[in-house]
Amino acid sequence: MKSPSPLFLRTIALVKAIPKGKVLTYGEVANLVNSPGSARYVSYILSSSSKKYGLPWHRVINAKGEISEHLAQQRQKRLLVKEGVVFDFNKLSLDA
DNA sequence: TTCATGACGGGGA
DNA sequence: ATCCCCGCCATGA
Repeated sequence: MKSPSPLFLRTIALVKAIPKGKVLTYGEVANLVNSPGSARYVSYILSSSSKKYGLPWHRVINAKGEISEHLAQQRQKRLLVKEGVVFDFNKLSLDA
């Protein structure tokens, strides 16, 4: 991007400041940068700019306290489950 | 400008 | 309690 938005920069700075041993949720990050409701934007920033800015992206998790899957993965898993395919965590169960 | 996409979240079924 | 759907904000084609 040519000129990063203030919100983008604030988000980068905040995430970068998360200390070791602490985690925040996407929603909390959004609130802390005064942009409540843009949790999805936070995830977008992490996925697109973590490398460039050396962000501790692993310290940001979802509100359920879990590791987030990409939407495509969530959709695919849901579709397969609906068709009766059995999952063991994130991999197919080997036995019928 | 509209349209689709994304490491999300809350509220209804 | 879990699951699904839809709204949310910003971005890029």
